Amino acid sequence: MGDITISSDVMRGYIDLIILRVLCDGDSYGYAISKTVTDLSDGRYIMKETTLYSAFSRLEKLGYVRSYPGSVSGGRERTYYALTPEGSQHYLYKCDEWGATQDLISKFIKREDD
Amino acid sequence: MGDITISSDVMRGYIDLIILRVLCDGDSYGYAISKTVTDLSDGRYIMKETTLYSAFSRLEKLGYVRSYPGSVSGGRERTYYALTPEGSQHYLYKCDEWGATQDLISKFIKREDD
DNA sequence: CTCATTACAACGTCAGACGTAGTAAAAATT
DNA sequence: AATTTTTACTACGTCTGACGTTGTAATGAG
Repeated sequence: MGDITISSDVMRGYIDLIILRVLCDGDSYGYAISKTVTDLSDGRYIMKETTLYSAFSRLEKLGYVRSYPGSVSGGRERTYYALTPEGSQHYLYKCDEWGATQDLISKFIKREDD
Repeated sequence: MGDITISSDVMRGYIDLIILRVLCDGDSYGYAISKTVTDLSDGRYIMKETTLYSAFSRLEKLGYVRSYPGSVSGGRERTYYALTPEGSQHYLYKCDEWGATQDLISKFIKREDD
């Protein structure tokens, strides 16, 4: 709907937050998450698959997600990802950080030369 | 005041926005801007000088700012930066993008598994 | 039988943030 | 008078992470 596309440099800071948020609702896998993100953003942001999968491996190294192979009846094997307790913690932290970012940027934009 | 520090990956998307915003209030130079940013963020974000100066050169290449040498009576020579009309335009665009980002991230965080 | 869709993996490139160090002049401190 | 701190940058290198391109493998649709 919106004609404003959000730049990668802006979204860069929120990739992890978005992935962790989706996993809060239950285990998922790459392809599904990329569809979810595209849908929820009304196409204003398309998370590239390479971006997504590299984020998964980064998050797994950090212990925030855990992967396991999922054999679906009919369909190719998928790698599912689950949120760990540390991942939940990190998600909450990221939400707080998002709040702080909103405060900070709003402060910069709104101030009418103090 | 806030104990939450905002990560570089988050701020990465807003460096240009912040610089352009400061220049809206009048010409300025690197050192002054870095102080302004630290002050206004209550120390939650410290823009590194290398980050700032490389942003300046990027913004100048894009035609969003214009630099000129400023000889101050007493004190070392400074390079001042001024906003161009294109820079003003770009600033407004970045504000819209910021609005779109707020909408999108809020949507992700708040949804209670519709 | 071919093509699209699903579901990835393995490269490589490139921008940009940051660490470190160095330079230079003025102001402040000793 | 000599040293340190603050101001005001510049240069160089590293590293993370987003993205482009390509390839692969399986299923389903036409």
